[in-house]
Amino acid sequence: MKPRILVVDDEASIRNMLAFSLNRADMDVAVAADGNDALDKLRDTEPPDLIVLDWMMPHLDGLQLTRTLRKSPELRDIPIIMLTAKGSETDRTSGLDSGADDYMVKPFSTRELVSRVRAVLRRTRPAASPESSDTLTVGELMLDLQSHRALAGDRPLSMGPTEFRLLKLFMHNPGRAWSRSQLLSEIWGDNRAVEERTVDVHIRRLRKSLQETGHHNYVQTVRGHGYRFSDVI
Amino acid sequence: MKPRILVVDDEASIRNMLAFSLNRADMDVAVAADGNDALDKLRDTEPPDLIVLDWMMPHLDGLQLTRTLRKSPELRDIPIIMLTAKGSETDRTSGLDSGADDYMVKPFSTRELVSRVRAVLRRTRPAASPESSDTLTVGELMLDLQSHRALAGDRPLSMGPTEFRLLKLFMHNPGRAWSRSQLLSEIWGDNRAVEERTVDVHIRRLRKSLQETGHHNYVQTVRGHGYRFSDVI
DNA sequence: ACTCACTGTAATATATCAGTCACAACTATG
DNA sequence: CATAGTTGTGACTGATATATTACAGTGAGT
Repeated sequence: MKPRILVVDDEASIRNMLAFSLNRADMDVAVAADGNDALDKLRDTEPPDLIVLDWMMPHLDGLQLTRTLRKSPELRDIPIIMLTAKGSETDRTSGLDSGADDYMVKPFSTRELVSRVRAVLRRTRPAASPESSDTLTVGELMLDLQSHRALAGDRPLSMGPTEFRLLKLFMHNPGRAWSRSQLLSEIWGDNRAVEERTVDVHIRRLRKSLQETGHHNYVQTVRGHGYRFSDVI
Repeated sequence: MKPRILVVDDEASIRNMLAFSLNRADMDVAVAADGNDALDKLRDTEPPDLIVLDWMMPHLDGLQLTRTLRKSPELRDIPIIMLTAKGSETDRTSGLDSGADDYMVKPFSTRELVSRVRAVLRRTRPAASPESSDTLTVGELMLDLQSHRALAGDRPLSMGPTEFRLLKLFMHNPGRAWSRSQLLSEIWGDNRAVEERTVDVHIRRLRKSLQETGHHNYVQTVRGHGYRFSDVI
């Protein structure tokens, strides 16, 4: 099922650009020229999976619209990506305060936007990436998302943030092999200039953490490709 | 398969730098000095997976070329990364308007470029490598493409990358006989200078791996021709 | 300002692999 | 059963891929 996106911006050129890019990324796009227009569309049609919203607009701006939406029971859960002209700290905080899920500073690349839209959808569409349960288990290892902890049996493991994210990704997809570039994309995000070899180092650090309880062999090298996490040795 | 990149820039030094960096990142690079040159190359050869395009060029600039490409049915889906000298708002918007997938402001680090190229390819190329089914089964052997593993029953087999590719090809076409030169072309690719007898050695290595579980007789010699993979002994 | 944990990179060490060869073993045929 | 043409096998070496370590920069917390 294609994700449905509502783009709200008063500048026609930006609207078109966004619609074009999102369409090419296999999404259904509807557009609105300002906040009131958007509210009309939201009332009349099936609610979208995500809203891309300009901060500065006539009549009803992005911030006001966000607040209105958050009051509506049916619409409050729709994730919002806010577009701000400048990246001033004030804008950023109040934008996120008001309940936007992410924000982007103009000008931005369409690639970046598509990438963020995807990321937010991944987070919010449970089918795509099931963060529904609070714990993940693979073999003797358990990840408690709630307490943000990795446990081997009942013994907590200590590791850095990146290693935790890596382990989380691994445990979400047990047994699957990842290329370094896939890991970079998933953990570090696109358009980050990071060496592929850096992955090796963090793999090493993760292994070191797991070694405390002898589970380092869950992290397996797939020579010529990348890495795999599996309790099948 | 290596991604194929076309670099279009009128400055030879930039062209060389980009070609060098992309080459190092394991990509096949072609270059063109301006838009017309690029169009010629695109007409004459297999279309590339991505184009890195300078904004400012004599004869036919990046923007014009992008628009031309977007009108051609065969070329419109090739992603484009635009290089702009300055990051002025105008340039940025119209560049993306015309349908570029991403853009970079000069000067930029080659590392950043490689990273963005990778990111764009990741988004646009997955269709190109259709690992349609997740597992292949022949007799008692199973190949799990997702985890990049060969299993005999539930026992994982260990083998090198080349042997894995060989086994994958075999299991995609069970029972079919291959000549050495066909195998060379499928596994090693054409334009590689490798002895035919090298195939024998890798067949030997594959057999050795399969011998652990007694499945070495799946790999059969077709005398005077080559080899066959079959569970019918 | 000072720790301290964390990150990314680069340099170095180590492990694994690829390709070639020489020779042994095999097979089909007269 | 001798022979010529194949194929199998093990060993070797340079090439690649990965592991490991050290280091410098960053930033949060004190």
